Amino acid sequence: MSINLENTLFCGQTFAWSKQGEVFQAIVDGRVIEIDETNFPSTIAHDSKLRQYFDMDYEYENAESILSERDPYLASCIKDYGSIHILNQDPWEVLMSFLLSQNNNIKRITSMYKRLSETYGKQLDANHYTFPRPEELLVVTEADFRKLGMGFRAPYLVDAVANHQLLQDIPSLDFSSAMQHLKIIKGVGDKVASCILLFAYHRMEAFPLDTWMLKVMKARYPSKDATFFAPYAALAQQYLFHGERTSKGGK
DNA sequence: GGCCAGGCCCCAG
DNA sequence: CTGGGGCATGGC
Repeated sequence: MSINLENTLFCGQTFAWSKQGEVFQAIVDGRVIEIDETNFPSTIAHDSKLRQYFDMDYEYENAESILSERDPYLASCIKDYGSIHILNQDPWEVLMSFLLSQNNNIKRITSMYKRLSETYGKQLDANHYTFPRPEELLVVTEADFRKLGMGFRAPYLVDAVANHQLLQDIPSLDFSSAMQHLKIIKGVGDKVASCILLFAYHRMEAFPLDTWMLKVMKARYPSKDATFFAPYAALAQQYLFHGERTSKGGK
């Protein structure tokens, strides 16, 4: 099964994409990327960076079939949503995005992400801005972030800028050490840390539990945890999360 | 107009 | 170690 772009890009793992008509667009690796279902294969064909970003070489076929065998509800999600890929995103952007995410909703996270880009990022053309690198945020204060509507997350963003270099240590750490290391940053708890490990470092044992996931776990898997979905817990989580948000969960 | 959103910090027990 | 209040803001 080939990647489902709509569900992959709008399942809450990234806040960088927008859609106009049939065209998805975002800034990836400093470039304006515009794709649709038709030109996607040719766009990524000779672009190893994008192939990696879209995680085209992972064993999704096997993972989906194993998860489908393990649980009928999951099977129906996979059938309905198609192949959702876990993107390989830039760690810094994921850290900042999920600091914004706490006690927040996807629509507003997206607009806050955009506001940071338009205020502190580099302008590429008329209406495209890169997400600001930590170096571009060194002089930004908590008050500045609050003025931009970042609310109580403002001090967390400042702390993330100051500590951004610890992201470099993550690849060499085992899962629980990496979790602990990320949690040095203020505003990073279990949930945000596991999102970073999943969406930037592709750690498939991650199992982010937000309000939606807690709801579906309680309703459908009361005596189970991430181990039930191993070794593809993260992928299962993404389908279950999407199912709740699109209110398939009630059915 | 309350309620809630991909939570976490901080402080009481 | 666990539980609960508080936190900014906007969409619904």
